[in-house]
Amino acid sequence: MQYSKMFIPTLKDSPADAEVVSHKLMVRAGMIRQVASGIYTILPMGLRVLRKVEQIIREEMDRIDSQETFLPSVQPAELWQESGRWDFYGKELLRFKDRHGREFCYGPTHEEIITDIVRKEVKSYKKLPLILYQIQTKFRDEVRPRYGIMRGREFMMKDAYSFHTDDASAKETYQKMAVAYENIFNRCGLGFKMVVADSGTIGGNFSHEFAVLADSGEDHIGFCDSCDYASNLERAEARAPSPAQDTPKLDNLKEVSTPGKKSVQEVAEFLSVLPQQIVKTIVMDSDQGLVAGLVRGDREINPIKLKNLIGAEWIRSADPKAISEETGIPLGFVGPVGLKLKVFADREVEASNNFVTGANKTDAHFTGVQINRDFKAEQIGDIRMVIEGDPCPKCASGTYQVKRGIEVGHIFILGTKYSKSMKAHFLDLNGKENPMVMGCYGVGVGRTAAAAIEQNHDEKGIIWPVPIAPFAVHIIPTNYSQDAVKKASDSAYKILQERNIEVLLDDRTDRMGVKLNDADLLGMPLQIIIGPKNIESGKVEVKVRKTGVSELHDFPQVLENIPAILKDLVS
RNA sequence: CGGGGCGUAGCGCAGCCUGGCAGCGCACCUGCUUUGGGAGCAGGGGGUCGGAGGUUCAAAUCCUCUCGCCCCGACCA
Repeated sequence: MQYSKMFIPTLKDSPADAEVVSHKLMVRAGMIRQVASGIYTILPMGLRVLRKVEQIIREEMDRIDSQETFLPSVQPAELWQESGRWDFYGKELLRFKDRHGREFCYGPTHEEIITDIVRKEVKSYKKLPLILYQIQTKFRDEVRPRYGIMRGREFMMKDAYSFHTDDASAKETYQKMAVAYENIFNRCGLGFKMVVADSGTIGGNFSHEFAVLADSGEDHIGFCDSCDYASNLERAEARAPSPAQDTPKLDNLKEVSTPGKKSVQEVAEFLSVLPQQIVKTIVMDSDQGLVAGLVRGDREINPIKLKNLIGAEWIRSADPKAISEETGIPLGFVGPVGLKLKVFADREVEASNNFVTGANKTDAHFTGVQINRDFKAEQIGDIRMVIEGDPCPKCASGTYQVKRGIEVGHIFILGTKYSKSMKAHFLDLNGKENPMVMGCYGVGVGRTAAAAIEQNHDEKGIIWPVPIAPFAVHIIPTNYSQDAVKKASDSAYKILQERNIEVLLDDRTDRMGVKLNDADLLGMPLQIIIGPKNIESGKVEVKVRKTGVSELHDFPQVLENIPAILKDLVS
């Protein structure tokens, strides 16, 4: 492609509203423009990258017999009512009516649609397993879109769905899919981790995320520095506390006055105890009503782990007013002793003795509290947040590291959640009807491209990994109005094209500085710089964008080596 | 949804407090010169100052309402 013919509106200044580097660079490099909050136009340079990512995805999907389909983005409400998600999904689901007043939504995901087609067309175990995927625009009316296309409301996603006769088959496909995903992100040149994850609103009971480690990531990833355990922090397990060596002397329960002391910090100072001798009582709201979670004073509660422990559909922080109204207890003095709510305790609380809790009345706490003696917990489990430095739950010697990650892919085993509610049944060997076991698997296409920039850039601009670069080679004539330079540049352009190498020729008559700066911004892996003096002696400069290293080579012989140079850059 | 900030030319901003010609840099157009790291000179085009209402002789500026966008917390590819 000739630069002068391509629509590449580059900018010198970053737009003021761009916060993260990938957003800034994508706008500056003329890849995207914002239309509304979380909604973007993808310009030619941006689309070339997305298409590259898509192509890699297609190849890896095909390899595991996942077949491409194309599902409608506009979906009838009935299907969502059938699955139960019309009411459950909330405001994130963009809903509207057609001219007849029939309700529709713009698909945020496609379980309903795919389950509908499969239940109609597949009746026999002989047709299973079946894996279908599509690459399509999704819309999720997120509360807070941000960071350009990294978290837009409208976004391109590859979503695959699998249907099985049983759990074992689903698991097998899940493993294949995990390998395919590793291939995809490896091929895109990304450093990532496959981590244990929560399944959120998609549902199901088993899932992993693919997280690209980057400071701008919105997820927190906990991983062991010694073994291969890695998990989203919202799911990361804590190592079980070791049981006490000797039986401590148990104090009696005693009420003490703590006027105005609400926070752990305040109470600890006031009573001269360590924060870990306090047990905090966090009241959460869920589909099961208000529940209380107990964690040590020096810990944070992990709502997701609590949700999973109690088997709730959803959980969130309770409104302080609701707490006071339902329990009659002022915030800051809630404790498990005599509390009317169901109480769930972290294992560390069970392992603690003589601790301090709120006394369920204003300006008072209990000391010498003992679980099982002074109160009973509904259930005891792992409900605290792990932090960096905590011991690994899986191996003896490791400790947790915590880093930020961008979730570029997510795979789930859904079980029979959708097949049961939507009656996607098949007949087995014995002619007996069973619900299909399902899995679903997503890759954020735009997010993957953005993550690639987060990991591959410098102060001058983008440094594309070869496999997803918009062009492999960028030819830069330093002065395109000079005959010798123009002639050499045109011929290099032609020869590389004949070799099926994607090449961008900067045929603009601008000064060299302008062109070199744009080239560094746009970030093609290889630059061929052709100037009058060098070309006179039969040389051109070949510069590797990533290293900045530039070498003189014989021209045109060097063109034969370009494929090899590019190949070297991939590994 | 709660808290904070910002809307002035394509991009980045000043002007607003203290009302009085709508400005600057970059980008864009024309001409000449220039061409190895974002050129110089000369000339030029481009604005409902987010929108509506109000106060005033006079509003980008003050007041009210409204819309949009961004940032910080609960959700997600």
